[in-house]
Amino acid sequence: MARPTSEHPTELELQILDLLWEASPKTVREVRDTLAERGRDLAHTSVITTLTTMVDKGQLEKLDPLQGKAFRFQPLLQKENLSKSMLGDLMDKVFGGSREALMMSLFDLSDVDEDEIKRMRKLLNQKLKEQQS
Amino acid sequence: MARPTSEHPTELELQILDLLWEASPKTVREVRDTLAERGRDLAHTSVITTLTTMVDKGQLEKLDPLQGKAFRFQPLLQKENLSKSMLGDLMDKVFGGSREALMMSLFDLSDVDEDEIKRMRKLLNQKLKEQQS
DNA sequence: CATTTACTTCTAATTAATTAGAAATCAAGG
DNA sequence: CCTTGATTTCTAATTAATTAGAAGTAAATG
Repeated sequence: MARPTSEHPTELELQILDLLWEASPKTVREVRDTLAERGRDLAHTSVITTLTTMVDKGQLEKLDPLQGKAFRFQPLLQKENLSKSMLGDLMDKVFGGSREALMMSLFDLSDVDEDEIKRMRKLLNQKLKEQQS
Repeated sequence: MARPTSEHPTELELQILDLLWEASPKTVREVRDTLAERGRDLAHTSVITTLTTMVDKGQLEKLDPLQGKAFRFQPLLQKENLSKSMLGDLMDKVFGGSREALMMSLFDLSDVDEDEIKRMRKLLNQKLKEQQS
């Protein structure tokens, strides 16, 4: 009855993807330890459960053990694709699909210094050139 | 045991806030009808339940009936504040807190035309002026 | 005033996310 | 070979989001 809120990875899934994007594949223990280093101290079995649902969802791939019996996991999603998709989602849901509205809000987020604005303008000018070719 | 995934309004809550930002206060029936117009056809009681939890969360205010016994609801959150907060959250979680990384991804989202880039550049230049004063 | 209609309150079912214990299994070391 | 330790599998509890029915209550209408 309850409809899913979003297609996107949850908070914990995102944390796991993040650490696997930095280095993968990783065993359950390695994932658990890295998570703990980052302040999320879960039981070993909790990590297994999460990893397994992520495999079921197609977010991760489960690789056979090299030695011993510890499976290894690696991401199937690409970081860039996911961030793009999540950003697009937010743009649609919260900014009425307007890229410019989103950009304006981006400035209000925190102080921007001159240099950053200039770097952004440079970026914009590059885009403009690409567009015109 | 399960920790909350986010502080932010859920999908449905956001839809409701949106329609109330456009016009409020609204009665349950009015909220229900607007939701239905937008493709989300819920039972009257489902809308009540949701509105009530939103009041509990401090997202909405429940106003006494003017005539009859239909309560009216209006947002306590401001659209701009919420979008800003959600954008900041995404920036932190998905773009490592980098505004520029986010902006680059923003361009990859869909085709940008020349005019839009120019409008954005104008915006940037305005920001730059504000910054320098 | 009595009945119908609208609205609310109370209760609860379903699904997903998060968490973890108990038990089974398999590898490795003595 | 047998025990110990690491790892997995199975099961399940909790919380939140989403949905809605049943019953109660108050307003409105003839």
